[in-house]
Amino acid sequence: MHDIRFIRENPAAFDAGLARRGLDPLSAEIGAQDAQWRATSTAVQESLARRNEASKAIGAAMARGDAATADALKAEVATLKTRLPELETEEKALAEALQARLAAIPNLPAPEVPEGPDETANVEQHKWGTPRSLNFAPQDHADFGPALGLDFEAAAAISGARFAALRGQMARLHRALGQFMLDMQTGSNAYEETNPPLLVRDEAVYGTGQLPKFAEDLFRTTTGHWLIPTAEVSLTNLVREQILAEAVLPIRMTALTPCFRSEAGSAGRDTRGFIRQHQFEKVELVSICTPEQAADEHEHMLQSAQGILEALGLPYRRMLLCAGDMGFSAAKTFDLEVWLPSQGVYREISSISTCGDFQARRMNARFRPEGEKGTRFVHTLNGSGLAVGRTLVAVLENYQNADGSVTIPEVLLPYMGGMTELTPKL
RNA sequence: GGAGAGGUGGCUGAGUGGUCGAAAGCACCGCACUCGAAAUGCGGCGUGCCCUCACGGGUACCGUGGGUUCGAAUCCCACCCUCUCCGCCA
Repeated sequence: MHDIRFIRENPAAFDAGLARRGLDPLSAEIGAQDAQWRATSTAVQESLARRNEASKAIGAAMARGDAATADALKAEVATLKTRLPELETEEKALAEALQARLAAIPNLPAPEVPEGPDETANVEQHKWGTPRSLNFAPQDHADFGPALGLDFEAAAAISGARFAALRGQMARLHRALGQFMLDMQTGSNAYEETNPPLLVRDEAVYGTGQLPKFAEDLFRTTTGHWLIPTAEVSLTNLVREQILAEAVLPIRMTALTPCFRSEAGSAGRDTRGFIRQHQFEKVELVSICTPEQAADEHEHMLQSAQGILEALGLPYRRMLLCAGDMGFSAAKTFDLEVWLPSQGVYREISSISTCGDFQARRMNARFRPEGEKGTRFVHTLNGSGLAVGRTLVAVLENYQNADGSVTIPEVLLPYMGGMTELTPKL
């Protein structure tokens, strides 16, 4: 959510930021809406002031038994009240329209975010690891996975497309990955383990920015709850409507949760394999901090996510997203992309964003700066550390052997109950 | 699901139609006292929005949304949440 005062005072800068996202200028239109609302609001307040004044006088008149004055004043208020309801209705409608307008505008890119319309303009910043050289043609996990327990057919019969059942050794490896990641993030990376709600209300999804614009990407229950598309929603909203002491910041949280996405608009993309599912697990990282801490927290989060890939020995690269490729709430985003040998490309496995006070404003999450009066909005950051499903794909493909087996990465061995590889079954 | 109790400022907690943005206490800030501190005394101390260059003024907010009234923290309706007991349940 944008601060209307910022738009009022810096219309040119606001429009320039929108332009970097490829959006048309809005400040003139919003400014007009704002001016109209303020004028109406002022009119309402003036009417109320007069009413309140008269009501006090009525009270005083009645106290001294002056019924005539009281009745005269009542008549005056009565006429006032014929106009007030419509003014109030108008003011409310204008305020709501303005809020709705603001709620649908994405965050502005940070100054250092590169220009560009889409992913082709993202900037590679860092590359780690070299893809294993195989003496055979790398296979697609969708092809050799089923023999290892990745069951798409049975899941399709139960739930339809974009679902999978993991069975036996495959389920074990998947669990091992999630546990390993959670252990890393709650260990030296110092994120607090959290087990949040998976079903949330409108306000929570609005707070992180998926609503009102992206309802079609979410699943909704008959009770009106939303299934979280990412634990970012639950974790970030844990501080909603709170005023935190500065001393408790930064608050670092992590959670291993299922995520649910309708994938509306993704028809035809990644239809094979485990890359794009309606349901997947992810270890999410969230940091709630002061504006001054945000840059360091962003870096720490990056290191925390990269550390998983490095520990697993998965080659990856880090991309700084250009202005046109960022998500709705982000001010600056890094994507981590993991090497997938079957496709010969790097694929997104983590997205790590700083949102400034954009989400905090929507959630009304503030802190009390020490030695300062008043409150300020916190800054929020979120990132995947990592997407477990896609990490499973990356492990399968990068550790595949010519005979269709998959070697278990060393760091996962303590989680595998003695298993050292996945063995194909016919 | 049934029955009951309750949601007031950073916290505790008064307040059942007007002068209540709201007593009191705690916490916090300033001043006094003190060599210094504690204790004590005095004063201050909510948030959003609007108007104003400013000083300042107005308005809204006592869980949320409606309603009654000249006037609502206080009365009425709906909803949300918390707690207690019963039932059910992993």
